[in-house]
Amino acid sequence: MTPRRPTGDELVEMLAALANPLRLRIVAQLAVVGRDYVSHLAREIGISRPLLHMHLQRLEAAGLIVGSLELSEDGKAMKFFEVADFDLHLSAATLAEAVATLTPPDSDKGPSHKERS
Amino acid sequence: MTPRRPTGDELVEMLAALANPLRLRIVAQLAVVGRDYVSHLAREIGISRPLLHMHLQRLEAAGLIVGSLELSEDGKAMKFFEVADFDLHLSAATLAEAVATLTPPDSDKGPSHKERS
DNA sequence: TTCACGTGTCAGAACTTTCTTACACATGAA
DNA sequence: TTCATGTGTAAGAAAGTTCTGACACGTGAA
Repeated sequence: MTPRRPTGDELVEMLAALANPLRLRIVAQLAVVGRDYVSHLAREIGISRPLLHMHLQRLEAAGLIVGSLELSEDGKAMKFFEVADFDLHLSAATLAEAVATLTPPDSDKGPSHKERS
Repeated sequence: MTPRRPTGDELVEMLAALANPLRLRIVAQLAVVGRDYVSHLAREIGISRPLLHMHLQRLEAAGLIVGSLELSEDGKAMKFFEVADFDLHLSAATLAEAVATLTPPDSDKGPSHKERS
């Protein structure tokens, strides 16, 4: 089944995660090959491992990919990633809906909790 | 009719334009009220006019809204904006397709290299 | 021990985005 | 003229993103 519709904030995070050519490539690559581990994927795409690590984190935080740390036969820890099941529909109407669940614009002038000491 | 499917680069630009709560609000507001001019929209949303101007530019460049400069009855130049007709479908499969039309990663050196698994 | 492979993280440079404040120009009405 | 309305742009601060080049840790094999 398809996952539930994201909140406005979640949608922004997903869009931000996808709004980058490198991350789009990463998702596409995982979509094609099914799953892969970090070092190999970095070689495949042609970027440094720390850089890929950063992008994978962003994609995973947005819920677009999922990772799992596994042990290979020769005892190495390997982190595999695959694409999550997502399906976003973006039109003026759906965006208007999502905006309704967006965190209100920063108004820390108002009386809220204990902000500072 | 629905507009043609964007290239990878265009898609990235559209996603980047939407990946911002303020711009999402702008699109939503225009979707609801139909059309509006810059100064009024700024008051409506509660941000400065120069700031709105910048966001509108970004949205228009991405093809998500369209603007037209008109003359009011009392002779003032007024720039009206409305949402464009867009309808994006984002899933692992459609993203993989879009990536195929993405500008190749910056390779001002050696030519492409056969990748191996 | 050393090497080849895997994992992760940190610091800083370079760049981009976001936002404010200030300026310039136009019009019609008082 | 001055005020209130509309348009646009530019400079610079602040914050965020992207990327490289170390570093630290693990394993199994030579």
